[in-house]
Amino acid sequence: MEKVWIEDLAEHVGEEVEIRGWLFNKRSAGKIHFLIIRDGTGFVQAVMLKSDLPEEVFNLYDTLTYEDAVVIRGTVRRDKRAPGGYEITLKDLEVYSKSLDTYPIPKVRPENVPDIGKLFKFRHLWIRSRKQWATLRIRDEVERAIHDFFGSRKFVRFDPPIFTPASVEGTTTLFPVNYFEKGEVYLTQSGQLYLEAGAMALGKVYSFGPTFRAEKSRTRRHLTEFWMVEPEVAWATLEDIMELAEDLVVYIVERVLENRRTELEILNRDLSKLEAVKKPFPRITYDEAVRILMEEKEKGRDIDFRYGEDFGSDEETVISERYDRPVMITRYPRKIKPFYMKPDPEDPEKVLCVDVIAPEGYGEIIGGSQREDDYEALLQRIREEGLPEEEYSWYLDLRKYGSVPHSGFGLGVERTVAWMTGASHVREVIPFARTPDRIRP
RNA sequence: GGGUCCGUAGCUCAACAGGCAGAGCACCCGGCUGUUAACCGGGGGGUUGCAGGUUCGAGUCCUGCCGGGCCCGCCA
Repeated sequence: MEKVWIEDLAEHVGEEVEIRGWLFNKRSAGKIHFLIIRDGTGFVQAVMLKSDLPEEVFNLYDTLTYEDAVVIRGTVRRDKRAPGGYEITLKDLEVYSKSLDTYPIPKVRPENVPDIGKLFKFRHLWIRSRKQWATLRIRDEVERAIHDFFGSRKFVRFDPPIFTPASVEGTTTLFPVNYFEKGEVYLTQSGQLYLEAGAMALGKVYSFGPTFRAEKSRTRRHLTEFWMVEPEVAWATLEDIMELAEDLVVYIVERVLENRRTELEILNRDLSKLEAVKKPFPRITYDEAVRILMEEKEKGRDIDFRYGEDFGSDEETVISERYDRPVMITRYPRKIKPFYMKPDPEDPEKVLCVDVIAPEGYGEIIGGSQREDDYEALLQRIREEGLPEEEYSWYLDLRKYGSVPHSGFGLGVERTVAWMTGASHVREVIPFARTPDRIRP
C-alpha cells in the first residue's frame, strides 16, 4: 500500500493509501466516527463506520486523544461533506504512540483561545495548529519567492559573516560574544558593508540570513533575532534599487497569492488588500511625506511631529493610509540616517535613501540607499560619527580601488510575512521568536 | 528605556460590599450511522503566581517579589 502525504491526496482518488500523522480532532455520531488527521502537509478527515470495521479497530476511536500519533489506511474519496474536499474511508487504524498527558493547547474553539503568553510558552506545540501551520507555510513561500526572484535575475547569493568586530551602523545596540583571546565581537546587525565588497567582486549579490539587534524594543514589529534579505548592486543608483525593491515586493505578493491561497483563507486574510499590490508604488520624498502629516494635523489628527525627525510608527501609518499599496519615501535628512548613505547632489542635507512602508500599519519593510562612493567624503562621515577608523579601513578600500556608484536595501522577512498573513505581531511568523523577554522554548 | 493592564482547574472565564471556590471546553464513563468549533447525560480535577501583612474570616484589601499582555521610542 502506498504511503502518501495529505497534500498529494488529489492524485490518489480511488486508491487505497496509508497516511502517517497525528490526531487533530475527532467527532462521533455513535456508529460512525470522524477523525481529523494532520500529517504536516495538510489536514484530512477519515471516516470510521461500525458496519465496515472489525470491532477492535472501530473501538480504538474511544481511546484516541489529541495529538496521538496514528497510521491510517483507507480509500481516498472526493466528498463535498469533508472539510478540504477529500476524505478517507478508513479500513485500518494503528495508534503508533499515545499522548501521555492532556494536550495543553485546546483545539480551535475561539472562545477558548489561550492568551498569547501561554501560547508562546507552548510554541513548540502551537506550531501544529491550523493557523500557525498556514503562517509558516506562507513564510516558506515568501522565502522561496525571494530566492527565485534573485536567482532569475542572476544575482549571486553572498553570505556575509555573522560574527563581526564592529557595528555597521554604529547606533543600534549589539549582542556581544566572547571570541577566544580576541575578546568581544558582535553578532551581525546587517551584512551590508560586506555585501558592498561582494558587489564589487560579483556585480549583483544578495544575502539571506539572520540578524541580531540588542534593542529592548517591545512592539509588534520587533524581534531581537530576525531574518533579512539584502541585495547590493554595483553601478546601481537609488532609482535602480527602488525599481528592484518594487519588483521584489510585487513578486512576493504574486507568489503568495498564487501558491498559498488555502493558507490565506485559513488565516481569514483579506485578499483584496494583497491583490491591490501592483506596480507602480507611489514615490514621495520626505518633504512630501511631512506635508501629508501637516495636512492630516490640520484636519484634526493627533500628530506630534517636527520637521527633521524620523517618522514614528504612528506617522508611518498616517502616511500609508493614503495608499492601497506600499509607499516609497525617499530623501530623508542626512542627520537621521547612517554614515554610508550618499548625500543628494541637489540637496546635500538629504541622502539618497528609500524606505518602503507597507500598508495596513505593518510599517517599514524595506530600508535602502545609494552608498557614499567617494573616499574622502566617506572618511569624513566616519570621523564625524566618531566611528573607529581602523575597523573601517577595509571598507574604505572599496572606495580606494575602482570605486563606483552602488546601491542596495534590506527587506525584513518577518515584517513582510506579517503583512502577507495579517499577523498581529511579527513573533507569530517565525518558528521560535526571540524577543527581549523571551528566549524559551 | 517610558507608559499601562493582568495573574483563579490543562485552556477560557465566573465568584455581590471581605463570608462554603464554580461553569464551558479538554480528560474519564455512558448514548447517538454524516459529524463540520458536533450534540445529549454523568464523573474526577484547585496550596486562587510566590512571600508577608490587616481581619473573627482574604480569590477579594495592603506591601514586596515573580511571571505575562498591550502601547510608545529605536529599527527591518
